[in-house]
Amino acid sequence: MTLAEENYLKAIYHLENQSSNDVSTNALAEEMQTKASSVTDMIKKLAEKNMVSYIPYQGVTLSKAGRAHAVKVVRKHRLWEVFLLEKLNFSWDEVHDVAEQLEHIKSEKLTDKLDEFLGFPKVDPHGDPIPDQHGNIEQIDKTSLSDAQEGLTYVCVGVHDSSSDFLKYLDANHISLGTTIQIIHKEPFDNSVKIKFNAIELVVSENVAKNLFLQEVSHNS
Amino acid sequence: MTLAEENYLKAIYHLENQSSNDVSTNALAEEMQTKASSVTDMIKKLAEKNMVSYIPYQGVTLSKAGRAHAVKVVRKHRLWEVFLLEKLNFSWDEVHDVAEQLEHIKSEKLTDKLDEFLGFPKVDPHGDPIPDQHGNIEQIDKTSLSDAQEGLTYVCVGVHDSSSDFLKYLDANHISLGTTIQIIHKEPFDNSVKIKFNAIELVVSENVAKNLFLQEVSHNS
DNA sequence: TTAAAAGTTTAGACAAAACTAAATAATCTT
DNA sequence: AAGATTATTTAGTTTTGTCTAAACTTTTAA
Repeated sequence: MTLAEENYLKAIYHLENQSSNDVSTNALAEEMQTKASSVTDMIKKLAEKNMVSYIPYQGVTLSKAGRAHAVKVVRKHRLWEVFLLEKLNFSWDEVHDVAEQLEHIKSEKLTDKLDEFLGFPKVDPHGDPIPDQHGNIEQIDKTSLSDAQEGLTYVCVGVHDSSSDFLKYLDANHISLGTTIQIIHKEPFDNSVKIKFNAIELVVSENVAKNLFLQEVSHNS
Repeated sequence: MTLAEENYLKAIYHLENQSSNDVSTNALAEEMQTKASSVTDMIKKLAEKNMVSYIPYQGVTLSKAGRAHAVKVVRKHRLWEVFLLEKLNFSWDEVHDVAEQLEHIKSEKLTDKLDEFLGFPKVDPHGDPIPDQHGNIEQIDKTSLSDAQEGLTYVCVGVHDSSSDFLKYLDANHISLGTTIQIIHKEPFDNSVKIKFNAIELVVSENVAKNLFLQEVSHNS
């Protein structure tokens, strides 16, 4: 698997997880920041290698081998993100770009030793689950803030959009993974939400609310 | 700088350090495990980019920019080797191949944070000096075991040949960096050397002796 | 001091991964 | 259900880094 091929597999993997339909050429082109014709070429190559199944004009899906490979790349990406944040003190908006490079290093031993060194972390700095050696992924159940219920209390467990700008916004407002958040008020007019955490009250836009993942706190007290 | 270009710069750097003459096309081809014609092509590209100066049929030398870049790659390589050995418990014969990949990760921040995380190590697991942020290299003075004097005591500070086989040989014979070694006898017939360390006596071949670097211990006692 | 040998470069091809422009298939509209 | 729109594929180029074979320098040696 070349670097380019791995990036395509990863992109297909992400798109499959988002929509459950076959992945369209255009969607892939958008995700890969490239042209549809380039995507067609690459898809053919991946189909040759039995990494995807592909019917012209119908879209593409990962084969078992393709998914296994994509998961390995995702595992490496997320482990390196943890390393960068926890060991090298990168901030969470900086880890992604470097991890994009590190995820392509080929060495099973390196990956597994790194996993061990980090203490077998379950999630990366954005709250996404880290696949284990065998490719098993423990799904975390989560609700977006925009779906949370007024009056209830939640813990922040992840972000949907891990763009640098969004993460910097959260940093600036002192929201991080693990922050306990109460839903004070949901405004139907513009879908903004007033929340409270660490004695701070804050109104966040619909856009922010959609991109912040929470988990309800069991309220037996 | 692409991956291929970086590898050429590194190879030229190593060859320059070995012989002080201009680097010949054939020597580079040998080092890069490729054909002379490919080397000529690449050299032209590097000359275009002012990374080397090149006179056809005369060989090639690194420019200031080229050397600076090569040193950066070497710095990354050696830092990653330390990381793999000290943090991830790789053995010293395993670190090289993975470091060959990691040395091409592009992030000044990563490199410098890694350096800090490792406590600013001065040498890599093979005893080679690690350039600092500014590209300065602190040369270690060392003698090969084949040049050592009978009767004197030395410390092992490095290896010339970092091939897996040689390192495994040293491991099997319990020689590592830091091992204190006495020169018992130099056999003129085959240039083998009888040494003593940790109460073990061992005869090593000329080949081994040439590839083991030592530093004399000041003997005021 | 030339002829042979060794070393190096040029010319022409190829594979990977991208692109543009043109052609073709699928879907939407009315 | 036909035409218009959108999505996708094909055909033909480009760039990077490699290769082989042929041509050309430089060095060696008689």
